[in-house]
Amino acid sequence: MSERLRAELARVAGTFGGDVAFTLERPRDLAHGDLATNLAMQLARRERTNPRAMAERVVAALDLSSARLASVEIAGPGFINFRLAAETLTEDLQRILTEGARYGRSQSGQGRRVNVEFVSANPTGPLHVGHGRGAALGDGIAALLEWTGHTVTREFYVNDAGAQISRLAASLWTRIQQAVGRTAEIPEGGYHGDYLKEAAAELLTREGASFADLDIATGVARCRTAVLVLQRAEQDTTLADFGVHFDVVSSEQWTYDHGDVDAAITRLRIAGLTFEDGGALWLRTSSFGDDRDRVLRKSDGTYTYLAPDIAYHLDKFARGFDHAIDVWGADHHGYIPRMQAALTALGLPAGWLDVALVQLVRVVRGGEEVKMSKRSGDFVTLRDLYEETGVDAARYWFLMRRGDSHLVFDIELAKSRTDENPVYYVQMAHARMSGIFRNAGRAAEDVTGTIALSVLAVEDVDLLKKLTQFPEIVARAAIESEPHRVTTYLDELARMSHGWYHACRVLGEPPEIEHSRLLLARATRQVFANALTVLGISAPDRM
RNA sequence: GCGCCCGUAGCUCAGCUGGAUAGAGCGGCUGGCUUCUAACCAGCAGGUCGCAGGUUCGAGUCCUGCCGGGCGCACCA
Repeated sequence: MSERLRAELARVAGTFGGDVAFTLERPRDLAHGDLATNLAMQLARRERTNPRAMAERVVAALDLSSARLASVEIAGPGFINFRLAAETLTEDLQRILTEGARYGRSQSGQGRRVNVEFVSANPTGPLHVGHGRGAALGDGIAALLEWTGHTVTREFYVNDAGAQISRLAASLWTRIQQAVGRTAEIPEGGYHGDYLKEAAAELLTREGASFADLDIATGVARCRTAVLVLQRAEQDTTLADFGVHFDVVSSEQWTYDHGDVDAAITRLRIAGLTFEDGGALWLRTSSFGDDRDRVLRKSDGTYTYLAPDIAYHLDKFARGFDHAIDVWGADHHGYIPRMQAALTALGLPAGWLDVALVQLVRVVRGGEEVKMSKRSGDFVTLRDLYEETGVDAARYWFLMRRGDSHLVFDIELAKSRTDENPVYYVQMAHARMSGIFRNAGRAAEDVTGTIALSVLAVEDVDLLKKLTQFPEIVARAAIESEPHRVTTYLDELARMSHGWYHACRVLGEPPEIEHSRLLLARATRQVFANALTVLGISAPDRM
């Protein structure tokens, strides 16, 4: 419908002399009609004439015979407002019911393969709240891409090759020694968290007390392997319980072992993108948008993190993805230019890699800041959080705001006053729709037929119009990698639904009204279910 | 010093590629359950959209400069 109108507007714009950028969108205020265009104002701008007069000329030139419109009017500074004929709404409702759980999906992605890498937490300790936000966001972005016809791979990258893993292994070895009653100190820069005490106890139980008597080199090496397996398993379990699953887990160590790092360096050298200075090997990232060159290989012969990261992204590209999205903590924003510079230098398409930043979460407990330091072990884990608030509430909360805005998560509030949590407001709206059918003694799917808009109230029609926005919301959220657009929509829809529920009684009304409202309730319930499903949040039938 | 993000109601935040009278939740105040869940609804109060310029018919939105907050500017990852 809107496509046909847009085409006609473009045709008229052409007759007024060339293409001009104009919008055709739903006005915020329903009183302004169903669709509005600023075309006349854009034309007037170029022609330097009165916008309202231009609007008169545009309206006169429009051929609207094929567009099913109830009215066209000029308003405000020169907007042209269109009101759709009632049949289009009737058809919209049919479409929601027909498409059911698929309503909101589209094929605009045309099967393009997209890799979404997120969380990718170091295996040096439990996942914290910030990882939870990254998990919710990455999973939401991935789901939105699936809903818009992309083929998505969810990927987790493990930094299992760095010096911090060595320190972690040494720290665990210390805990092992302490566990058998010897005095030992956590090494400089080591990890002090209690989770290593638990790991030490577990390891001793499994391997026997003699494990502590191994020589240091062997002991630390075995601690390294053991702690990696342990941490990864715990992260996976924590994420799975949070409803997040990965298709692929990649390893930094693997890129070394597989020769990918050396191969990447060689490629860069052959391409003339590197130079040596001070015994180190540098990459000329400054020629590709970075503000300085970066070291690839230190003068001691070891690589910086950048080398395996480049190798890893090359591997992703080689695996055939049309597009890659990395979800990074905002504290890594400074690395975006150098990574993109490196990939551009190697000839990857511009824009192949997008980075979605997620601001770190400030955790507050009862108004008091909770320090999150892995070293001191004093921090709130993701599991702590969702076991207190529930998975649904935590996921919804993480997705309520834009990823790059600061987020304050007050655990005390979410814990002690869960009725104030917006997710319940939304889920309640869904439960109420389900309740109507429960009370009617029939399944929502069994209510079929055509809605009779003429017998309904303005609240009914406004609710239906809100429902028809859902596909656009999904499409937009997917394009922008912004799942919060869906939570915002859900909140708006919930408000309208609760208002409708009060204003418009369903059961016991005259048959035609009852039937039409049952259809509307069925469609509303469907849209709630779909929107919550995209975000990985449950849609309960009763609360 | 340089770069990125942010600055909107008392608090936490939305505001769709620049549009019409800037919104929601929480908190505050007034009302509302003999009727499909009051985990709800209706209403009221609360704004110099950080400040100052600029572009535009039109700026919370775009540009410039300041101010404030966060983060980053390693041969750490």
